[in-house]
Amino acid sequence: MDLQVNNAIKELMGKNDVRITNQRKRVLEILIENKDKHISVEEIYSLSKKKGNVIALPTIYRTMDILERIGTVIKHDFGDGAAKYEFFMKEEENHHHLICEKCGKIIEISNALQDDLDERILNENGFLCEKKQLKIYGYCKECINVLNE
Amino acid sequence: MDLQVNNAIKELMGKNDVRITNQRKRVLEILIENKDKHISVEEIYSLSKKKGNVIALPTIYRTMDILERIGTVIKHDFGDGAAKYEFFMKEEENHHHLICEKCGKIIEISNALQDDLDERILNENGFLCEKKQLKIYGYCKECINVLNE
DNA sequence: ATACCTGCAAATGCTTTGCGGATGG
DNA sequence: CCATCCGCAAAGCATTTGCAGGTAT
Repeated sequence: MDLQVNNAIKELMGKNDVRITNQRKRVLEILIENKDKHISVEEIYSLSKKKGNVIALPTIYRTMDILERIGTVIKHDFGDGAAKYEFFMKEEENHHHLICEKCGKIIEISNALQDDLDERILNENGFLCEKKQLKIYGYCKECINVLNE
Repeated sequence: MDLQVNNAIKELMGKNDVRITNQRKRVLEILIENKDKHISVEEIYSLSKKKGNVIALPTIYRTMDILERIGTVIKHDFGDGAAKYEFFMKEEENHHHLICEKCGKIIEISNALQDDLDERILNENGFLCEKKQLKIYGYCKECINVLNE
């Protein structure tokens, strides 16, 4: 656990004029403890409070911006008001999300896109792909059943 | 032009308790006049003003909700603050967007997803796909050239 | 006639900013 | 020591809501 924090911290250190502070370490810890979840700024705030050491909301927002910029975190907008963040792990590159329009559940999937998509787009449009976000809205297994009742 | 407005109007009419009003017709007209663009509520507001008959912002928001609900319009969030709307045409189903992170340009593409994706997801996840949004962030042709200078 | 709609003003909710004091390197 | 950071309070901005009067059917 602490290893991951330290790795991310080192990434942070690499950048100019970005300091390692207690607040930033604590945000990272919370993100790693919730690496399987999509977590909002508000939730990070509550968790920091629960741990006995509140981090101010503006500080969390500023930290998330940095973490997103250096690629430690992915920012998602699932259309429910607040942005959601996800700790980024290389193995999970190119995973995408199914969003249930009834219950709000989010399901992760992988291999939804063709492997040569980047290449094709570069050839056909001269566009260099950096980041791909596929969101599929619909109904999950449980909600389909409820709808059919 | 008016034909399309009338068609969409008829769709509106089909739904219970949804009335056809001047404001809603005018919003639809503006959308159709800009059917090749991604347009914000603020822009619809300005255009209505320019045409000499302002529509109040809350009315536009409420109208967009209805149009989105009945599928006349697609709502996009390109991450620049305000939602963007696009008049929906069936032939354009399953088109997606390349977003240049430098200049903000939006390029439309099609055939980016496999045809059997919905089916595969239904089989593998029991999830019923309704709407798919693929957004690809990166750099357009022009901005790649600028970066290389 | 009545249910729905509009526009205004005000509220909401997420996010950002300015600034004085605190802190990391 | 000095640039950067934190937390507070306040501002910003897109969007939503309550309500009184207006309109479609």
